[in-house]
Amino acid sequence: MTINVPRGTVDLFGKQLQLFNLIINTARDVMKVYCYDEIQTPIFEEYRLFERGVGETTDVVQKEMFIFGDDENRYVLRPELTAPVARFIVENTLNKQQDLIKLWYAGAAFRKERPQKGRQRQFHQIGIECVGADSPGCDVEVISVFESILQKLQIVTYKLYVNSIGCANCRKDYRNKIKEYYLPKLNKLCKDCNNRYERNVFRLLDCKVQSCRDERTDTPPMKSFLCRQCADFHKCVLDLLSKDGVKYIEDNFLFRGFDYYTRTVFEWRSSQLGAQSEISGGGHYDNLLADIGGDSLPGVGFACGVERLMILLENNNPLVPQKQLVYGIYVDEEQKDAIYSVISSVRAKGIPADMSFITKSVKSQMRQAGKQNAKYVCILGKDEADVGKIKIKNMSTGEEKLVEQNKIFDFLQ
RNA sequence: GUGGCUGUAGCUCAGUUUGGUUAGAGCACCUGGUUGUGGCCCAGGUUGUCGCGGGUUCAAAUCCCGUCAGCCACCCCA
Repeated sequence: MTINVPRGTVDLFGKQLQLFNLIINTARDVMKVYCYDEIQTPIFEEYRLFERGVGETTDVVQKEMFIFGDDENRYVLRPELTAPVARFIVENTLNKQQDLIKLWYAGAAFRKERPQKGRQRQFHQIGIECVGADSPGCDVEVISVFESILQKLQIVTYKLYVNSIGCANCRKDYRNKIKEYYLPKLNKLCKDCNNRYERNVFRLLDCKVQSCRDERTDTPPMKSFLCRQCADFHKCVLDLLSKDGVKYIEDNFLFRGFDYYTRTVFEWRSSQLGAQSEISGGGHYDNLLADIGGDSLPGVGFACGVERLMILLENNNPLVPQKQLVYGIYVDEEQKDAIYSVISSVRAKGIPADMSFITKSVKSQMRQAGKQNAKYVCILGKDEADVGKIKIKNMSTGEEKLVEQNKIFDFLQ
């Protein structure tokens, strides 16, 4: 019987883990420059947080959450991190201590879905939330932060899509208009779109089925339904983006799956990811804080998928620096303890050192040293031990030196 | 939740169409070629419940049924 990793999860190890850490560390550097504070919230939360925050009709809340506990205490593994961060802000009334709250996070999220490329049941998000200012500048800053991360990671194969979905008021008018527009076309639309018509009309605007896209051609865009404030706000966001040199594509049919978004929404997509083309996404939210019981504060944020960034980066060959490793080799069993002492003293100096504890020929120990990409090997045999010396070999030049055992550090650099 | 594809050595896979001795290859690993010297080369060697369970058959990796797992895709999202 073998025990496997749970479905949709992976063990991170070796190169993959290096890549993972590279991404987190890069993000951390960028956050520092943009003056965001790191926050870590628990990996599980009360069920109600997501029911209220993300929305009880969303797919994520309806069918993708890992729920546990009992009727009195229902918990879920967090499916996203915006609602938990909002909860943190509300619970600690951070807005009473400062005007603008700028937080970033990196952590695992969980969704009970069928795994596929770029989609896991446990995945990791890096994200930020900027809460407290009703300014288009915040939306633009949030977008800039992720642009900056992409730049630092030298990722260029992506596109940024931006839209405004307005406030609750303008969206209500638009919803009616869309329903009216699609009503006579329902029999021409796919099964999913017929579903969407009832549950969330806007989603049928970005259906991938070609026949549905064909029916979309004359659809009035959201843009024409934005109220004065929302329209001004959106124009200001787009102007600032251009001034900031951020390249974006206006996508009037971009809508997102969480209920909390209002006004600005955005997504970064790459064609190199497989079907799950979204690298990162986010938007503005005016009602989330109030919805979960806090003061009415606007916010904006993004969340990116670390695993999706990893897919984009794993074709690049990261530079593997030559290892600063000293490998100890004993010729006979009698020198085993002595070479261990040598290794220990090297380690004590902070230099990586290793040896084989399995008695093998010098040849196989040399092979092991080569495999571990050692820079130097220290060879100790009877000949050397008798005169209190040790042989040091430089593995890249092949040069060998016989040196006093207490002077080896003069030769290891 | 739905659909398609794939499960054979540690890894990548061939062999399945058309059932037939002892299931192969490359890589990796180990040993040797050098009394105590890596990479390259050469010689040799180790490794398999052919995913699992059942059925058909003289005979099953191969055909049939079931089941599990993985991948990819739909929905939705990171």
